[in-house]
Amino acid sequence: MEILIRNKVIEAIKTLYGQDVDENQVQVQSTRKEFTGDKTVVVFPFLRFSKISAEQTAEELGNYLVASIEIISGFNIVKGFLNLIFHNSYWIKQLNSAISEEKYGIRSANKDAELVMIEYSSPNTNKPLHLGHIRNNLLGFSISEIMKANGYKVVKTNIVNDRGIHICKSMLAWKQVGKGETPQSSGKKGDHLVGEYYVKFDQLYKKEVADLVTTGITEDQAKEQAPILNEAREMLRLWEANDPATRELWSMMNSWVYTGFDETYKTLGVDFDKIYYESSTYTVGRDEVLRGVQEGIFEQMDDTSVWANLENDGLDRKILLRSDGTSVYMTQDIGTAKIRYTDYPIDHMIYVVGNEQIYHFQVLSLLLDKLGYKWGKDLYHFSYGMVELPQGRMKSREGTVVDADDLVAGMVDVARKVSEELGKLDNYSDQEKQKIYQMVALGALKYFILKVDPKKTMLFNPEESIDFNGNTGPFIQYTYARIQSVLRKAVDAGITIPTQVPNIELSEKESTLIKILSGFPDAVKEAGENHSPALVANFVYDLVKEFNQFYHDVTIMNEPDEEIRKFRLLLAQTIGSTIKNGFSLLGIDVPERM
RNA sequence: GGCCCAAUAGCUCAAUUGGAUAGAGCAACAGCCUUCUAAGCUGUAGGUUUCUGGUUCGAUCCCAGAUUGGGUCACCA
Repeated sequence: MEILIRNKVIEAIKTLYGQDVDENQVQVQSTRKEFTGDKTVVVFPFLRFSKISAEQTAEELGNYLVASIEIISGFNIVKGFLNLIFHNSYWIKQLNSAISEEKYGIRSANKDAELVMIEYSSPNTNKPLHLGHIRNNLLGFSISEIMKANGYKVVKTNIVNDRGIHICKSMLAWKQVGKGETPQSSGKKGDHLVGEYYVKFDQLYKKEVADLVTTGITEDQAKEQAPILNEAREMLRLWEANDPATRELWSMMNSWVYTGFDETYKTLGVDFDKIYYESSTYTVGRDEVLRGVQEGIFEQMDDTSVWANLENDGLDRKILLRSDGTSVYMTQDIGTAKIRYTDYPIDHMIYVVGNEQIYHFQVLSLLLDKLGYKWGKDLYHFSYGMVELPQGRMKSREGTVVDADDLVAGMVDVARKVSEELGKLDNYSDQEKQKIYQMVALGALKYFILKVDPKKTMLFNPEESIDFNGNTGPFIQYTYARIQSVLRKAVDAGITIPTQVPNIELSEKESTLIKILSGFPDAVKEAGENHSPALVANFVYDLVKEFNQFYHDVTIMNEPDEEIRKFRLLLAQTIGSTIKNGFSLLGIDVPERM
């Protein structure tokens, strides 16, 4: 429709003023809701052609468009804005076509669709997931759903950072002071248990450093010489050398962590199509780095450490292999990338990783390019902002980290309290209630995080629990539940809801609702292009806000005119399914009752 | 210090990518349940869009500089 108007405007300028306008100069946008009209043409850019006032130009343009486009019934002019008004029948037609689609606004992939691989989550196996990981997981999952809805094939992947010096630290602490504690013996969740030993290592290390400083050396020297750190380094060396005892300890502790992670992922409702483990990709990366040395792409120092010199590319020198031969983070990322591209015919690779790693991905992209991979430059780092607390960044050492499992449990608790106070679920079984509490709690958490522009730093205040009123997930879930309630009443009354509506007169609210509804496909498309779940969240909120006013002002079931009653039922049903589809792109479920 | 990013109502966030009178929610205040679910709806109040210049018909948006905050520059990940 916008394209039709745009073309007609170009035609009109040509006919009226004998000038050619560039397509980009013609701006057709939805009319803001304070003004009457459906689409608005901005006429300012045409003034240099018409050489008359903005109002007059708009007048002439408006007359031309009314005469040449059947759907346009009239227009009004405010300053340089030409507001076009459509016939009712146009909006009825929009609604009918929305209904006729199986999943309105959602495309599905065909055989030739491009394949997008999306990496997200990527946890370290030395500590449990926290709030930062939650943003990552929710964004990664939602972007995957949005890309699918835009017709791409999607492979969701996870690279588990299961090896490295940090993993050895929790292993070493457990070995020294753990006394054989296991998840079974302690009743602790596996990832939490291992996390405690990671913290323990830091305490032991700090104590050793403090003791060494009293012997008269500097703090920097002490940090370098602390025995426990050297033991951790030695453990990493042994691990890379396949020492059986080290490997056995590693397998055991990692398995505890995986059991814990699986539980958290399941609660969050996220999943993966393919999981890679750093422990099995880093050797491929190491081989690539060594090939790079042979081909003169990287340089090896006298102490055998390997470096990439990126100074000619405006970056610094980067280490790729330590002098003891062990690998770093970058090494394995090179290997993982190579393996992925041989495993899948990837057209687009998206890394969902925080913006603190922008530099890392610049370097990775460049290194892969230097190693001769043509896709190296095409890696897309989807860099999202941090989650901050009122005191600033989360710091594990200061104990300010918001644990993922605790947060969700707390939310479920709040959901239960709110629900019990309202007492709407008193007739339901405990099991049904629990399911709804869970759904509402996660709806609140997910919406809270996903409605914010992913690129921006966001703030989370643990003191104030996440709201359930206003612009929130539960508000939208509630509206969905209300719609389902009306639809159930219709079924009880023996009304069959039609699948198409005839050409009836629409109230202003009704045409506004259809207008918003008809923007859903565009919202999905834009969310895909911008990798932004927030655009979907904002769309659903606008729709729901408008619907609640309609619901409040107008009766559906008590409407005397049967045709209008059925129309409203169909409208409500379509809005309900769009809420559901929209929320599914955010990974949020909607309840039939709440 | 070099490079990168951000700054919008008391607080948390929007603003159709340069358009109209900058919008929501929370918090505050005043209303609305005998009516399809009040987790709702209506109203009041709240702004020099950090500051100074520039670009143009028009700037929260683009450019330059400043201020403030954050990130990053490891033989950490």
